[in-house]
Amino acid sequence: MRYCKIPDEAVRRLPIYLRGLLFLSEQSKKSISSQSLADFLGINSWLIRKDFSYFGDFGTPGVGYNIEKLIKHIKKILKLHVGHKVALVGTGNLGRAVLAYPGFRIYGFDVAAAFDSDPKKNGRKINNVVVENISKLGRLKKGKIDLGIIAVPGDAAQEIADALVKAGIKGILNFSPYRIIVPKKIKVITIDIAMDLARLPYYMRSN
Amino acid sequence: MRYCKIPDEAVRRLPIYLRGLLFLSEQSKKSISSQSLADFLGINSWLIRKDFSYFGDFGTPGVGYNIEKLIKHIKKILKLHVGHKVALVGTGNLGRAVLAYPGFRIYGFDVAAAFDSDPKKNGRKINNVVVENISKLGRLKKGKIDLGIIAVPGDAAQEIADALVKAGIKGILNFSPYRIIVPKKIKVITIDIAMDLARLPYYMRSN
DNA sequence: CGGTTTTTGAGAATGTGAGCACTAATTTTA
DNA sequence: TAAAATTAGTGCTCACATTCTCAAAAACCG
Repeated sequence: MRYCKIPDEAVRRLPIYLRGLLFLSEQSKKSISSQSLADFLGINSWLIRKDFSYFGDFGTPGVGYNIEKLIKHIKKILKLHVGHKVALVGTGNLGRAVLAYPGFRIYGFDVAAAFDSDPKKNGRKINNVVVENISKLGRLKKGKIDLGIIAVPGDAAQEIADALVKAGIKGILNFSPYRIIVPKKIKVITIDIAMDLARLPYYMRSN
Repeated sequence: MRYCKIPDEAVRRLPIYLRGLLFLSEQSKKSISSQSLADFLGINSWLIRKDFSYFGDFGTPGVGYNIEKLIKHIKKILKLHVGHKVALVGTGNLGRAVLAYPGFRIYGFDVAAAFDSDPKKNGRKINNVVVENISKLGRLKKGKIDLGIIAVPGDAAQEIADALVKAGIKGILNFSPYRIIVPKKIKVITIDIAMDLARLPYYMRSN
């Protein structure tokens, strides 16, 4: 099974593993068995072993997995071994939430620029990031920023996406509920809060 | 294929269809073919037909699907035919973003209560919702609130979840990156922004 | 040093969803 | 009224993901 393509579903789980492993690493743990990690994360142990086996032998039978080694490898697969700079577009409630969110750091993300169309917000400093006018998006190229987050209200999303692509961004996290069309090279992940909430009642038991 | 269990993946797509159909309905369209809807949403037409066929015959060959009828049915399946009241816990940046988010309305959600542990915020009014102290969570039962959104920083999530369950909530949307353990009856959907961002670089082309 | 325990890794079996092609039904057009 | 065009519905196949099982490997213990 070694050296074959990693299934998409497994890639989706890698950040979960990474978060858990980073936590354990902070606790100065050196190694962990798939069973212990499974209990810790609430995932089946054989799923963890299978996922890890997609990218090589890392475990030692009788001992478990070397945490540091595994962290390094997962980071490399997810291309998180180098830090990534992120540009935020839209500094409304959601945008400010993104700027203040501490969770990006453990994955090596740095929200390094923020843009807003409202001239009144230009120059304002939020969480040590100066808000620039949206027309300055072209400047990104100099800053080695390769990811963009769209947090603008609805219908401006496509326009912003076009600008981000033009500025050389390689991936976009889109919080707007609108479909965004970009060149095939660019990966877009859309998070629509309302849509996720909308699936919740379906699973609710009435009793 | 009629009357069988709807696959989870199809359920996940229903809110997408619903959004599109509601939009078309506002444009006073009466019916639409699977092909047109597919083009509009950026999804394959046979996937749409297959998904719709899981819950009965709604289309007319040669014409397409009756939009209003379909909306009604999808809403019923997702249990959105009745409005749902939602309680928000945590009124930090993310919480305020949730309160201000206009996208919930089309699915019939109403964020009717907000709670925060910080006494300084009690009584404050955000988007016409009065922030109450977190100790008042028990009151929810009277308000027919059946969904909860957790938007508190990290480690308090489990505690809040317990309180929500105790207050009779049936489903939880969790924005914290921590695992939450609840009775099996309760459905939890977790959105971890950082984790979604973390899988973005994997798909990036370096050229 | 040999047996026991722990734990990985991989193969097999099962289940699920996506993609495709074809059929049948309805409307439109000639 | 008949033929053509449009479009839904469904059966089939393939790929993928999950689950289970088991043998091999390493460590531990007596």
